[in-house]
Amino acid sequence: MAGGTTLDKRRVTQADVAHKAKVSQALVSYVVNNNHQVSIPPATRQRIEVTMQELGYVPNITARRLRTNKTLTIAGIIPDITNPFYPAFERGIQDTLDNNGYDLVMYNTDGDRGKEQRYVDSMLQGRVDGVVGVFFHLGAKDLLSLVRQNIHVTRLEAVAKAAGVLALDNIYIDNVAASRLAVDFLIGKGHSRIGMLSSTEGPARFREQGYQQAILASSLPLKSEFIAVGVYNAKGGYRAMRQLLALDHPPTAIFAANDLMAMGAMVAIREANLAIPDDIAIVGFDDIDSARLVHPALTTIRQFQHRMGQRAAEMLLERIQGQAVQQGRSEPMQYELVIRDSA
Amino acid sequence: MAGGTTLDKRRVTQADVAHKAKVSQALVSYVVNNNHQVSIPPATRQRIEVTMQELGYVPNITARRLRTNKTLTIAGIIPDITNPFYPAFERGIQDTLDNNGYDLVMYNTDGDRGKEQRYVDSMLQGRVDGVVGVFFHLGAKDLLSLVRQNIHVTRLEAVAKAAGVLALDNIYIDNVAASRLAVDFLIGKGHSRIGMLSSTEGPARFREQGYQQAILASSLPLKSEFIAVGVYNAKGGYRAMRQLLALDHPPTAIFAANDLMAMGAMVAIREANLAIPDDIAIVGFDDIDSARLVHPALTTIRQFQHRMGQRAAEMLLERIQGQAVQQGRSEPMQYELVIRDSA
DNA sequence: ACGAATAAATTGAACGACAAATTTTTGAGG
DNA sequence: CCTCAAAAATTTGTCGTTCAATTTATTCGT
Repeated sequence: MAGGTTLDKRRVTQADVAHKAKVSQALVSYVVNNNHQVSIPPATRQRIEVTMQELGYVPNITARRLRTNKTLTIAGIIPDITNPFYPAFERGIQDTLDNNGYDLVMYNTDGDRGKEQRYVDSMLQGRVDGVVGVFFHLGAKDLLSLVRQNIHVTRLEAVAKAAGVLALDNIYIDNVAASRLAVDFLIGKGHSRIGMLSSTEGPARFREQGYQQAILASSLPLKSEFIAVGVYNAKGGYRAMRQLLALDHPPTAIFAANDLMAMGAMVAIREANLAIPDDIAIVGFDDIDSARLVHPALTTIRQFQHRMGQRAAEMLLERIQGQAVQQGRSEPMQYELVIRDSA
Repeated sequence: MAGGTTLDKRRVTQADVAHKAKVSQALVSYVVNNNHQVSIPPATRQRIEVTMQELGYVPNITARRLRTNKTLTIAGIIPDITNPFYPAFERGIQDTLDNNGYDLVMYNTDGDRGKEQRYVDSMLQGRVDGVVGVFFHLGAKDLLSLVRQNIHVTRLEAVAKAAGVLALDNIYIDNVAASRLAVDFLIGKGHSRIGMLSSTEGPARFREQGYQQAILASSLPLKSEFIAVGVYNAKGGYRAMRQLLALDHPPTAIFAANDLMAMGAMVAIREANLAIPDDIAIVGFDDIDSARLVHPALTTIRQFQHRMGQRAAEMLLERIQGQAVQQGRSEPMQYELVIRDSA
C-alpha cells in the first residue's frame, strides 16, 4: 500500500489548535486575525502560533465567510467572454479586485434574457457581495431584489443613464455621441454615400442612432437601404456588407457597429475586388486588439476596456465598503476616434 | 423619512421558517433538500413549503457550503484572459461547469511564478473543489498540497506527459508534433530558407523544438540566425520579424510561435514592401478568431480551445465525483493544420 | 498587608444549513 | 391496555468570528 490513501484525515481546525495549546478556540481566532481589540500576552500568542505551525492550520474560508457574512467575492456577468470586447474588461475587474482581496466569478449570459435572470436570481443565495454586470435585458427594477439583499451592482451601460435613487451605479460611454463622431469623420472626408452595418443586439441600436443623427445633421439623405442588419460578429458583418455591395449604387463609406462586423465587411469588400479605403472606406467601433493588425489597419472608436473594468470594480468596492453616497452614481467613460488606414 | 434605509432587516433563515411553521429547523432542511431518507407527511411538507413562500426563504449558500464541505466552485488559473487563446478555453470550462451547477472563479497569473504559487496557496483555504490550471512554472510536486487536501487539479499542458501516480489529470496537445506539421508544410511547399519567430514564454520552446526537428529531418541546414526571439505577442512578432528582415538573405518562409506573433510579423513584412505569401510565406499557431480575418488569411495550426476547456472541466468533475480511476490521466487533444492564404 | 477597584486574560455562545443519531409519537395487533 | 415496529420529529455537532460575560491578575489607598 503506497502512501496514497490518506484522504480521510480531517482538516485541522481552530479547535484542534486550541486543544493542543490548552486555550479556548476563541483565542486562536484572535491570534489568527491579529485582533487588537483584545490583549494577548506574548507567551500565549507564541504558544498558539507554534501550535498552528505544528499542526499546519489553514483557515477555512467558508466558515469565515459564513460568520462574517462577507464572501469577498464579486460576480462578473457579461454576455460572452469570447467577444473580444470583454477579456480586457474582465481583466480590469480582476486586477482591481485582486488588489483588494476579492475573487471574481464569471458568468456568460449570451445576451439571453433567461440567463441574465437566472444568474441574478442565483446571486440571491449569497454567493457574492456584489455584481459587475452587462445586461441587455434586465433593468434597474430587475436588480432591486439584489440591492435589497445588500448585494451591490455596478452596470456597464451603453448610454448616459440618469443616476437613480436606487443605490446602484453605472458606467457608460455615450455610444450615440461616439458613433456621431465616427460618422462625422466620414462626412468630413467628403463621403456622401455612407452605409451602416447594424445589428439588433447589444449597443448596436444606440450606434445606429448616432449614425442617423450625424447623417441628418449634415443634411445628407438618410437612406434606409444603406442600413444593413446582421448578427453582431464577423460573419454578420460579412453578410450585411454583401447586401450593401449588391445595391445599384453602393456606399463609398461604411460605419460598422463593431470591429468584428467591420472586419467581416473588409473580407467581403476584398472579395468584390474593391480597395480599402480608396473604393470603400470603413470605420469600426471598440478598438479590439486585432483592429491594428488587420490590413489596412482599422479606423475605429477606441474604448478603454481595461480601465472600464477597473473603474466598475472600484465603484462597486466603494459601495460595498460604504464609502459611496447613498444615491446611485452614473459615470461617463472616455472614448476616442483612432484614425488608421481604413478610412 | 424615505423608505431607503430598510437595510438591517435580517435575512430569513430556516429557523425562522421552522418557528412559524411550528416544526424543527431540521425538518425545514429536509424539505428544502427534498431528502428521501426521511419521511415527511404531505400535510407537514406543505405547511413548510407554504411558510417558505410566505417568508420568502432563500437558502444561504455559504452555510450550505460549510456544512457539506462542498463549494461547487472551480478555479480557472490561466496566464491572461486577454491572450486570445484563453477566452474560448474559459468559456468551454464555464459551459461545462454551468451544466453541472458549478461556479467558475477566474485568476490571471501573467505566467508569473509568484502569482501561480500565490493562487495555488490561496486555494488551500478551501475556496474551491478543484482547479483547471495552465501553469508555466509549477509542476506536479507544487500541486501536491492541493491534491492532499482533496482539491483536484486538471492541467492544460503543452507536451505529452506520462500519467503519474498522483491523482492529477492533464490534457495536452503535442506542440512539438504540431509544429513539425506546420514546418513540414512549408518545406513541402519548396521553401529552404525557413525562419522561426520564437519566444521564451509559454509553450514556445516546444514549438521551437518541433521546428528544429522538422528542419533536421529534411536535411536542410539549421541556422541559428533564422530563429528570432521576442515577447509572446504581436509586438514581439513585429520586432523579431524586423530582425530577420535585416539579414543579408532573409528567410522566404516563417513559422511563428503563435498567431499574434505571426500577425505582428505580417505588419513588418508589409512595411518592408514584401508580399505575403509570394515573397515571404507565414504560418502561425493557435487559430485565434482573427486569424481568418487578417489579409491574407493566416495559415495556422488550429486548436479546439472551447472543446479543450470543456474536456478539462469534464475530467475534473469526474474526479471530484469519484468517477475517475485513482491514477492520474493524460489525454491528448486534437489539432489540425488550417491552410489559408498566407502560405 | 488587605480589600476594593481596575485592568488584563480568557472563555461561552450564536450564527446557518446539513445529516447522522436519537427520541417521541402513532397505530396496528393481540 | 400493552408490545413493538414504523413513522415523524428533534437533538446535536460542525466551522471561524466577535460580542458579552467571566475569571484571573494587578494596582492603589489605607
